[in-house]
Amino acid sequence: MLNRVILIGRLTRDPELRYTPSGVAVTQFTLAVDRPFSNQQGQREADFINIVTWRQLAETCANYLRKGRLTAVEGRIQVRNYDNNEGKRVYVTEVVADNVRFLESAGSSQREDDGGGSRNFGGSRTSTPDPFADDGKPIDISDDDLPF
Amino acid sequence: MLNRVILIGRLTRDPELRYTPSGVAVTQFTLAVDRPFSNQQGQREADFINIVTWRQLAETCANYLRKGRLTAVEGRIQVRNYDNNEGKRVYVTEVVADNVRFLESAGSSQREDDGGGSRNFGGSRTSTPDPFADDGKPIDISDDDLPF
Amino acid sequence: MLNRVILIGRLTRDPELRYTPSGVAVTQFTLAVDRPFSNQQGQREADFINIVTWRQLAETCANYLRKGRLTAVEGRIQVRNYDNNEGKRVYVTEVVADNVRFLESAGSSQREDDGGGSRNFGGSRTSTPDPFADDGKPIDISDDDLPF
Amino acid sequence: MLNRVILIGRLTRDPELRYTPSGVAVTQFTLAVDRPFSNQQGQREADFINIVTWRQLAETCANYLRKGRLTAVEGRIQVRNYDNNEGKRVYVTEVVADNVRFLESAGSSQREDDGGGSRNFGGSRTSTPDPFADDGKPIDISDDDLPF
DNA sequence: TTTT
DNA sequence: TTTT
Repeated sequence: MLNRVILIGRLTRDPELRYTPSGVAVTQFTLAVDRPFSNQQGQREADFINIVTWRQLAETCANYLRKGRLTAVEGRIQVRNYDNNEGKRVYVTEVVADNVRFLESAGSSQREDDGGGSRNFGGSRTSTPDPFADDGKPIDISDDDLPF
Repeated sequence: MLNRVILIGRLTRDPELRYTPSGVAVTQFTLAVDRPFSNQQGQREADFINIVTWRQLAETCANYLRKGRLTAVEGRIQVRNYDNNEGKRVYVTEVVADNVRFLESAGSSQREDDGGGSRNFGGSRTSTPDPFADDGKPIDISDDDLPF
Repeated sequence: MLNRVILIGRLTRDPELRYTPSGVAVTQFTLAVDRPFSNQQGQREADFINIVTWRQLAETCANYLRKGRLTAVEGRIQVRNYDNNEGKRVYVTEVVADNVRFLESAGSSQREDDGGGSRNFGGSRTSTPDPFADDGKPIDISDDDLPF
Repeated sequence: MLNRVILIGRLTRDPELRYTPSGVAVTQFTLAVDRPFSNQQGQREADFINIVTWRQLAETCANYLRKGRLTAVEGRIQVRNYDNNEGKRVYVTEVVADNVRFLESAGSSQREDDGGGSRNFGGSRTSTPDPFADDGKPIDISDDDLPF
C-alpha cells in the first residue's frame, strides 16, 4: 500500500545494461550501504543491495554511474521468485528505483578508474557470480517484470 | 551510508517471537504490500517483505500485531547470508524495523480472527515454510545479528 | 536534489477543493501528526502540516478524505513566499503530495460526521482563516504554483 | 503518528551553533534543495528548508558542515508557533534532523571558502536576518523546544 | 484555527 | 536572505 526506500551508498561494480525481448532497457547494479553501527567485533559492515532501473533511467544510469561512485537511490522494494534449476523456489529481493542521484560526477571523486573496458552489455556472462541469482547465472529479465 | 524504508501493508500471519541464546527478544513477520500498479494480466500483485524487530519493540509487536492488520513499518534494509545445508550461500533480505505503527487496533478491522492458537513461540517449528529460509527451516537467530 | 516526506496523521478538517484560473484542481488540507515523545509537561503534542495536492489526486482527496480520517501522505516539502498586505515577505511551507493513502474508509472509523454541508467548492471564500496564509485570507492559487 | 523527511541539498551558509539556557547545543542551517522540474519560465528553482539539530549532532554539524556542501538530512517536520512583536501568531516550519550525512568532505568540492570568520557562536546576535523568524530577530531557543 |  |  506504501513502499518507499531511500538509500545512499557506493556502486560495487559498473552498472549492467540489458534489454528485454521487446527492447526495454534495464540496468542493474549493487549499492554497498554502510551500516550505522559496528558489529560485535568492532568492524563496520555494509549491506549489498541490488538495484534495478528501467527505460530512460536505465540508460542514464548505465551512461553515468561507475563502480565506486556515491549514489542516492529512491524506489520500492520488490520481491520476485522463480524456480531454479533444481526446482526450488528462490526469492530475490531488489529495489526498483524511480529516482537516482549521482552524488559524485566524473572527476569529483579521487582514485577513479573510468577506463576499464570491463563493462558488460547485453546479458553477457561474468565470472563473478551475479548477486541477482543464487547460482551465478543472470536471471532472465522478461517483459513481465516491467513495472509502472 | 543512508538506508531508510517505510512500508504500509498487512501481516500475512501472526508475528513470531523468539529469543536469542543470550535472551534478547526478536520478532519476525511478513508484510504484504500491494503494488501500485497492475501486471500485464491486469491483476494487482503484492510484495511479501520480511520484517525483523528486536528487544522492546519485538515484545510490543508480538503482543499487539495479528495476521491481517494494517501496519506501518519504518526501518532499514539488511542483507544477511549464510551457507545452507547443501553448502550454498543463500542471501536473505529483510527490513530491520525501528518504528512500527499499528494502524488498526483490535476490533477496528472487520473479520478478525484473534482466537487462533496458531501462534508459535520460542523457535517452535511450523509446517508452513518460513519465508526467512529457503528450505523451510527457521534461520538461526544469533546474537551476532543484533543491530544497534 | 532529493526531497521526500512521508507522513501518517489525521485530517484536522474536511479537505478544500479549488481550481486555478486555468481550471486545474487543487486540494488543501492539514494533517495532525502526533509527535513521538511527550513535552516537558508530559503531554503529547502534534504537528499540523499543510498538504497540497493537484489534478486527479486533488479530486480524489476531496471526494474521499474527511476530517479525522487516518491518512498517509507521500510528497515533497515546498517553501513558497509572497508579500502580504503589509508588504512583508511571508514564507509558507507545505507538503506537495504525489501519493495519498486512505487508511480509514468511510465507516471503518467510529463516530464519523460525514453529513456537514460545510465543504467549500470552487474557490469560494470562507470566514474561517485559511491555514496557508498568515492573515486569514486565502492565498491566491495560481497556475504558477503548478508542479510537475 | 509517522513523520519522516529525507533531503539532499546544499547549505546556503555556514551552520549556526547556539546553546539553550540550560546549555544544550542547537545548530541551525538552511538546505537549498533543487526542485525536480523547471517552472513555467523554464528555470530550475530550489526550496530553502530550515534544519535544526540538537546535542552531539549539533556539535558535529557545526564542526564539519560549511556553506555550499552537499549534505543529506533525515528527520521530521516540526511546526512551531510564537507571537511576534505585533502580537500576531507566526508559524515556523523546520526539519528536526536526527541523522546528517556529509556527502562532501573538506577539499572534495571545488572552490571552497573555509576561511570566513563569519561564523557565530554561543547565541551571539547577528545583523543578518535569521531565517527562522519573520522579522529579522533570532527566535528564542528555549529548553521547551528540546525534542526526544 | 486544529485530529484521535 | 539563499546553495551548485
